[in-house]
Amino acid sequence: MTEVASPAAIRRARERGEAGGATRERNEREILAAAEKIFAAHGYRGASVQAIAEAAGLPKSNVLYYVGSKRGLYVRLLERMMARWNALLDDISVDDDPAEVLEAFIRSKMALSRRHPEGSRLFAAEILAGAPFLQEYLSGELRGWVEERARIFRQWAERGLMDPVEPVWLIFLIWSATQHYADFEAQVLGITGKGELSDADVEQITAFLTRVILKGCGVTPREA
Amino acid sequence: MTEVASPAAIRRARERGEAGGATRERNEREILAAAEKIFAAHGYRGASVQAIAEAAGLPKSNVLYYVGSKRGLYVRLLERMMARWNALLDDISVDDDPAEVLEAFIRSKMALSRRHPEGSRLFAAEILAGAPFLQEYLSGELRGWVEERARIFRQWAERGLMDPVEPVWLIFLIWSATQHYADFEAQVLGITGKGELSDADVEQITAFLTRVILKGCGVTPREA
DNA sequence: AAACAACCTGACCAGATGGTCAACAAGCTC
DNA sequence: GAGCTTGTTGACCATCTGGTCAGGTTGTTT
Repeated sequence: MTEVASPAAIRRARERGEAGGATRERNEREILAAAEKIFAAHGYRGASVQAIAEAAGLPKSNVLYYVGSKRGLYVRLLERMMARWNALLDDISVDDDPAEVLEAFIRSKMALSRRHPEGSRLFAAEILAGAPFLQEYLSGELRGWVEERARIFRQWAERGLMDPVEPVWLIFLIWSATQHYADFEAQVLGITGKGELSDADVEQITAFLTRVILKGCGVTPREA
Repeated sequence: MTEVASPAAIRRARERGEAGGATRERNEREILAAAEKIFAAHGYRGASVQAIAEAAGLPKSNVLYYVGSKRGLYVRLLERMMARWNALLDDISVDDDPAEVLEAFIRSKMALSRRHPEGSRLFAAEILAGAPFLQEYLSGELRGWVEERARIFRQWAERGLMDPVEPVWLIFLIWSATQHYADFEAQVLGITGKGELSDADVEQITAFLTRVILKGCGVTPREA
């Protein structure tokens, strides 16, 4: 039984928690970045391992040597993106200031869309396809998170800190408005005529969204 | 006598004695509907003529007989969607009531997303892919339309009818918020736990968006 | 330098891809 | 029913698909 480089060997290595060689790390990073771009643009079916390999500057066989399979690569990217997402979902409490929380929410979501546009689009493509890989996450973890926030939003409304709007629609509004600048980047750039959005543009948009949404929900920034 | 899964639709048509042009019309309609669904879910690359044919209940050859090529079919669908889009872009003037115009804008866009969710997702997939077929439309026709509206919004702001927000971001906000319920339907359903959004749900969402956005922009409905 | 693991890749495979085509069936007009 | 248009479809083609594999090179450890 020859123990040549094989998926099994890789799995063993990873399970052993070996601080992967520098080569492996570099190549995997390259492959993940390339794959995120291709999957984001063409969806799971539309992406080809060949195209990913070319974008990563490697032969197809080499890509498969590292990632095992197209499906595994896709799942891994999805998980990475969900991890980024979860990272910014800090807890809030009824005693927090609604204005602060909502602004932080908008800002962090906007930053995520900006820092990882390909990841955002990857997520969008997955949802467009009917969320075949994420159904569980959506109706489980994420749903719980939304309900938790919704409860707090309702309490704020009861205390007169904001209008009694349906919190779930509010969360969707913030998600969609921020996600838009990653997912529909091509449209945004085409219409504005810009080659790309500058930091200043993004700051302006963030300020606009914060202003409109907070005011629209009757949330007034706390006085100093 | 073909014994293979003969499309029920065609047999029905034949039995009813529907003639010539009617057959073409019926089959094309069936094909376009099936193709819209498949392209919407998997994007241009990810969609296969085979899958479209199966969804339409026809042999692949027959589909190609009617539509010529995959590319042609895709372009045709895109054009049909742009036509629907253009149909609701009526002109507005500075003398119109901002509240009425914005509400009508939100409502009609929401209705479009609801009436043609597959078309909306098809559009989204095209933009995700970098808008290879729509670049011209975006930076031409659509851009002009946005600028025209923007001019009027600014005039309203000057007249004190609304806050001086950047009109382009406002338009994007409305687009994204409404588009969301078509494009991210799988997410919305997963999180809300519903099987589908009822008319009442949609009405509630529309009312929410209208309320928040109008208030957020300092637009007050005109007094009677 | 020997041994061994990690890394690399061209050749190959079965199946799917978009598209063509020849042959035939069904309808319509005269 | 002849003649023509339209509709229908299985067989076929070159190319691409995800994935395997044998056999090689490189790097590290002893």
